Amino acid sequence: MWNYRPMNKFLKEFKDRGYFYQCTSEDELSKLLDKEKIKGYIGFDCTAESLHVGSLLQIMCLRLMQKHGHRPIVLLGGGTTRIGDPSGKDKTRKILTEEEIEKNINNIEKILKNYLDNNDPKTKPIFVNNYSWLKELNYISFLRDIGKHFTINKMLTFESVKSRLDREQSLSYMEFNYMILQAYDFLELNKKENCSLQIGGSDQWGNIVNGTELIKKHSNKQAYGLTTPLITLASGAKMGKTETGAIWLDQKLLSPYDYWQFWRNIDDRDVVKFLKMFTDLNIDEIDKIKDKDINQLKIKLANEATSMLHGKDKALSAEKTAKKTFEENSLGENLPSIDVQLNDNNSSVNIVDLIILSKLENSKSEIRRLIKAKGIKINNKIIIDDKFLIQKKLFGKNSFLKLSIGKKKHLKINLA
RNA sequence: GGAGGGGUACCAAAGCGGUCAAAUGGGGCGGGCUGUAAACCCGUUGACUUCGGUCUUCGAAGGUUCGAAUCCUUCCCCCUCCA
Repeated sequence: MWNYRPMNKFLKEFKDRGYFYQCTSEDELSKLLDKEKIKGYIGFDCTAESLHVGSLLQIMCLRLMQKHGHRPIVLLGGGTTRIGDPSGKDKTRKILTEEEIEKNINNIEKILKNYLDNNDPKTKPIFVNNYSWLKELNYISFLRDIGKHFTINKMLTFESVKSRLDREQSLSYMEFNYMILQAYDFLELNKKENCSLQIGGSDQWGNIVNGTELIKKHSNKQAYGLTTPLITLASGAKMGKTETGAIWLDQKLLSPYDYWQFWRNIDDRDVVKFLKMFTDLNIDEIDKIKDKDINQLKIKLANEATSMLHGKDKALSAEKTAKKTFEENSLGENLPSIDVQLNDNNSSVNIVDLIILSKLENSKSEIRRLIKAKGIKINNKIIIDDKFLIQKKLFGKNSFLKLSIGKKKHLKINLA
């Protein structure tokens, strides 16, 4: 046991929380992290206008670096998004316009700032856009300096390339270069910022290793790669997208209440795992409470995750709305709402038209079907007739009604 | 370039002149049970409807026929084998 050495604290927590999948050289990285505070980077793709929970694990990694005194570098792939990563994709992605990419980058940066501590000068995140160096590359010198370190023989063995070729899907020369560019990003950050670590999803392994090897060959320096597992839900689905739409980390695209609901509705089997992954609660603390009432844990998870993104107030208010809506059968302020105008006692709105107006459903046939299946309620009373009319007298003393579609969708109807 | 096979709804896959808005499975949605969970059970799954029907869908465009997802012609795309 003479060479026993406890694992670095950052790495240990990285593992305890379930973030760890693979590392290029674990022991050495552990030693390095013990010795000094380093800079580590994660790249974010800018294809979409915003981030969704699928990226949350990467964000948590950035936070964990900060927690342990390391400094995260966020690379916004303004340059590489112009190319498109072929990893895990069957087809070439559509190419975005410059303006779209610019807009996406700004928005994504804003979201990330929400999650990170921007005050401590030692760990304050550094935002970089790889377009700033990629756009200036000179083709010939790039081939001579960088290209010579890559062999086609090896590039062809990478999963992202191989799977395309195996299935005889075309892979353009442009996309084929993606991995070189990502490796070059790492080299560039290593030179510029002394960045010695890249973290990414397990699908990025090949790209990351290319980077560490390029740094070795080009600068004769040691750099490290760390990957996180692909998170699947207990149901087998990929995390991030549901049938109803993506779980956006963006108030404009998904309300805090809906975000809270996403976590509240997590499968039982995933709850403890997600508490570890997506909250700041200590591992010990989680272990202590993990056998508590599962629904309390889900509420805790929802509150923690929502607070982190939208702030504590919004989280608590979402909880309150949920409580009123689901436990007390009334309704809370965060439910979506629509206004209806009923001027006198004779005017009315048909139930089907009303739901169309609310935009919660967009097919009248579907709504009629729902009514037949007892899925539509007004003030908790099942509506059995698709000709049901909303009239002023229905509102009684209140100025609002509660409209329910199924068990989970609720809407407040205001009398305007 | 030659020889075959194929493109059907969200996905997979049957249908191969009328009974086809299209079997079956998965997924989704709704209901039941429960805990806003899972599993399970039931229902539903093109649009519009005055609930009688009406309109649009089976790679694309034309054609044959009283009638086409089904037959014919042209075109586009994909797969397998040979060169």
